[in-house]
Amino acid sequence: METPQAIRGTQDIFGAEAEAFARVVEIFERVRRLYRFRRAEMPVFEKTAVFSRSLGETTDVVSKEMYSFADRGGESLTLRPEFTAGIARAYLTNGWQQHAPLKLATHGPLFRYERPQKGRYRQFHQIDAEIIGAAEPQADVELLVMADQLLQELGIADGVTLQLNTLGDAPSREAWRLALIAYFQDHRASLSEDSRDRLERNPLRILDSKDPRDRPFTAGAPKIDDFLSGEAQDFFGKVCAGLNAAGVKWTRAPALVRGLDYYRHTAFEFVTDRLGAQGTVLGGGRYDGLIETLGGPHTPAVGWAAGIERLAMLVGEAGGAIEEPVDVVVAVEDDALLHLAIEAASAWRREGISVELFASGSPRKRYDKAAKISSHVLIGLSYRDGKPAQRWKSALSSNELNPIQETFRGVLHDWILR
RNA sequence: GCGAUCGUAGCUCAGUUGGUUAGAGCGCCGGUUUGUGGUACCGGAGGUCGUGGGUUCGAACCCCAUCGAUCGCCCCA
Repeated sequence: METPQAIRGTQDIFGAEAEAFARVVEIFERVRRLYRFRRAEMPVFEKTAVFSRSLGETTDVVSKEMYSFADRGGESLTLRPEFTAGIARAYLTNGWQQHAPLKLATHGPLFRYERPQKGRYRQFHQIDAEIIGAAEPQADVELLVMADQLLQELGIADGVTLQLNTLGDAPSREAWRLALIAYFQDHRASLSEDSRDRLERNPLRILDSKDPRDRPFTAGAPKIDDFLSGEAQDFFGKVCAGLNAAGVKWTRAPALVRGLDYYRHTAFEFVTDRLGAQGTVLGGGRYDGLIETLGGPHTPAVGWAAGIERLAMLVGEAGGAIEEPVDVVVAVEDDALLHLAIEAASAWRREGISVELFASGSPRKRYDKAAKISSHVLIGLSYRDGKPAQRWKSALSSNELNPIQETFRGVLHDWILR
């Protein structure tokens, strides 16, 4: 019988990696409460239109990366490739407007049909924070400060920098876009194939092209700053000032644009050079127009998402995923003692002490396994040759017990004398 | 969608001018030794060399295809 393989781009994680993953989620949950973001859960699939309308038909995500399928009723559904669109839909469908401005946090799996590589999977996981119904720059600032604190608390802030940009309001962004198209059109013949293609689909992205053939032209390209309305400038200024007030370090990244069509005004990424090609660890921005594209009223909103796998990799590197030490290990050397061992282990666990119990394999192996996972405390009961272990008897009488053993001196004593 | 590298025991890998029963370390199982114990020694199980074709007297090794992994392009978290 042949064992089926796991789906490409999915992962089974275990041990230190799984611990790092859990740690990211735990710390996110704690930080999110500090900023009073409310927990939300959305379905992992939606009608396809939820994503295709909000993300932009020409984006890569919509045009070639979605897991879409027809259900048994013939409806086109899609496994969520990101959180924001589904949250916006939930906001409208459930009348969450009554809570506006609404601060929401969630986390879970997302799906994108992409070529897997370091830090990129077909099923991946994100933590996500959004503020819906807040037009003021303060909302952007709060979200960014929270992101910064999260990275600090994960112990990975060193080597991760905040890149900040503004795309302006809708008219600013559109004027800039047209100017970029006109500019790059003049140099079309000299551009890379990828960038010629981007000229049609997403001209803003030519700015951060890695192809050396594009570099000579990006420097002289029109700058967003020249197209910003007074309002847009003012907005961005307040975001920057707020970050400075909070003591969050950032750098201006005029070429930073985001791949999804819905972004306006603030756009940002926390990037690192420690994850190979997938340097963005957390990214987001303002999406004032999104909710309208889903048929809702004009609703300003900001948000970000971060890849849990990417964060976990950095946490692992920083040595932050060490498994909890075991307080007590019981190596039962005789089946006759098993019930005593179970009784004691249960009692200790109820008191919040972590206990591992080894009761299989040869006495020798049980002991070796126990010794491996705890260098502090070890309780072995030896009935070798029908006699209780002399070792423990002498330990009890010679005051060589460590503090935890000392706590259970009575129990130990009973065990050994029985 | 494109490119590069790779795929031998549970894990990490060795194994070419293609040649008889494919190896090591770790892990696992059994045993001996060791009386504060993660030691040392002895023994054992475990592989249709990713899969399918092809070349050859003969393929883990050469060729093609396919699946998968890794890294990069693209894209993004």
